Amino acid sequence: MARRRPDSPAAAGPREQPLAPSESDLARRAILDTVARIPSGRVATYSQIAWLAGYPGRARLVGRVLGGLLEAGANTPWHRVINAAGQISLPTFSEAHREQKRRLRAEGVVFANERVSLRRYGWQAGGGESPLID
DNA sequence: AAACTGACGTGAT
DNA sequence: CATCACGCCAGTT
Repeated sequence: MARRRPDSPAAAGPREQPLAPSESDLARRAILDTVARIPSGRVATYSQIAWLAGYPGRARLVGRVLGGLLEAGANTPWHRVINAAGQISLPTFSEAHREQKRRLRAEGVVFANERVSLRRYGWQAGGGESPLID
């Protein structure tokens, strides 16, 4: 399905600029790319992702970007991102919240009193390379 | 344009 | 553990 001609001569329009990706697009890409690297069965915090993606101190930005995934369903493991307290940040009684918990549990992540131990399941924490400390 | 609103985090009380 | 105050900042009102 060729939905667009990469090089339609002058028929397309006056200015055919490369359309430089906006800063927000670059950020979104970097963030999603980083989230995609979180191993199954592990979790990462918003601030951690922000930092690794090159936007230290921008935890909220990560949340904003991930929020866009809910509707536009993507294959990004957004459920592996939680807050610094080890809790799911989505509204407690929301469908999305339950979905996130469901997915994490399916990967073996254990919840204790609505919280996840970052020590044990945190990405690149607890023991470096060790799969899981148990 | 100003105010409000968050899938946040951290430090102080 | 619960609140509050900030710092941060993009999208909505």
